[in-house]
Amino acid sequence: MINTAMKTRPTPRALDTRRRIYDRALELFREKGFDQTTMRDIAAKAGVALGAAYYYFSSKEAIVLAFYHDMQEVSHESILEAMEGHKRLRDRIRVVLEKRLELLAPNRKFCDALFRHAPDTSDPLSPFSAQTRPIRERAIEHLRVAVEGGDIKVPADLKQHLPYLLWLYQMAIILFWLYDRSPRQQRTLALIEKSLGLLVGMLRLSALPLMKPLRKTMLELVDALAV
Amino acid sequence: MINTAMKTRPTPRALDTRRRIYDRALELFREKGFDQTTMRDIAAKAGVALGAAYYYFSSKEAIVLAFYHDMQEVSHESILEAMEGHKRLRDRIRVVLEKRLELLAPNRKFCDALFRHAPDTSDPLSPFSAQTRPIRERAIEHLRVAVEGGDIKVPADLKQHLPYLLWLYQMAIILFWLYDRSPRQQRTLALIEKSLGLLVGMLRLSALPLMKPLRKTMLELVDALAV
DNA sequence: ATTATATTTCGAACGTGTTCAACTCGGAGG
DNA sequence: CCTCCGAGTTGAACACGTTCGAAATATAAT
Repeated sequence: MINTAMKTRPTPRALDTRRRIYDRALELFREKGFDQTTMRDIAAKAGVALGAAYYYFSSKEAIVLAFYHDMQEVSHESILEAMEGHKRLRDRIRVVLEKRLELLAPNRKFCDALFRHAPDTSDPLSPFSAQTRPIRERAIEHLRVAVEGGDIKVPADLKQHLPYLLWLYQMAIILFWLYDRSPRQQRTLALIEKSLGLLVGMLRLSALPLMKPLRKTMLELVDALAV
Repeated sequence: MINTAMKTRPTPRALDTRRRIYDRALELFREKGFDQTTMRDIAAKAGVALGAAYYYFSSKEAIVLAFYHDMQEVSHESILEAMEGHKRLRDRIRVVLEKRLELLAPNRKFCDALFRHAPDTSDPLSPFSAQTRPIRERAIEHLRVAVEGGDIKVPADLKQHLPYLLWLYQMAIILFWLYDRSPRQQRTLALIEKSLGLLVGMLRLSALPLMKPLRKTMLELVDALAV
């Protein structure tokens, strides 16, 4: 159970109340978007007092974070599944991205709330924070699998960091997609195609002896960022 | 005059009021940060009613945007100046970045407000929006100058887009710097060194015939992003 | 069964960004 | 000097996220 003010083992009734709040909240977010939905709306539709919502979720954004968590939980299998049968790294990554977007699509209206405090890694609600680490690890794991089963030989030093880098790449794609106003988000699909081409091209090159020093600089850079 | 509700030519008294609100606001932002400063604080310290602040600035963030504008105005000369005497591209870019951070430093506490709505390019307050374009162009111009006067031969096709790409790079550095909690923001300085190494290394390689297809893919990618 | 404790629910109240209808007042036109 | 228009100014009011102490209800202890 993520993200509640509940300190002890909750009663079944409590779980039911929490669920009602959560479900109605997501419905409203989907309908009207995050900003246009008020906590009073949510409480009213769930048939509880305003305070009850805050008993289960420490903030409005915490509801979205709970969704982020559930989403990762639910999507795990289907993403691994979607990768099966694909041998080329390019296809494997594409499938992960497209599956993720497909799963996110019904909730596109409010997912932008997730990125609201993103740059502040000390904010518990940031997708980059220590608190969201378990959720993040799962997503990174998908990309690790994608790389492992792929057809491209990646130098060992780079391979270690590659899943994390690909996760960052995925986050960037999602961010672009969230604000992509083109019909059926075609621009995002185009972006994925182009960027995958670039990515795979660079990976191939990275194995060249000529690239050793650059690769070294880049990995140092990643270390400097991570700490 | 950016960002005011004033429709007609303002009177000197109005300009004075506006200036008072602006100056006191920045003082408070510097002291306490953006979030911790209320519009009521600002109005009180400026000796005006709450409504007056909104007569001159359409929102709290609009005050920060006005600062962003002024900053660009003021820094133009000193950044070009700082570049003089530097011949190596790496040094020229470093100087631009470091000068920008130096100028921003006193206001580090509240500049993060600028990035609040950044991903939404339709938001007038986003640094990527159409409304902030003139401000942006100035910053890009600095980087154009940096490239022009540099020692590295960049392929023509890439050269065209390079200033914009470097501006994106600069924005990323600033973002990192804003949230860098290391003493004296050493991590940012380290990041700049490493990333500049990578950047210049990649630029050198980009001239190789081998790189033609990758460069093409990348430029198509940039086009896809820019609409 | 009764009391005591813990969990859940409630809604008034607070702080804040923002809006707006009404008011003030300097100066242009008479 | 008076009148009047509109730029400039005012502060009450609104909406919303959030807090908190008290009330209600469930659970455990005696």
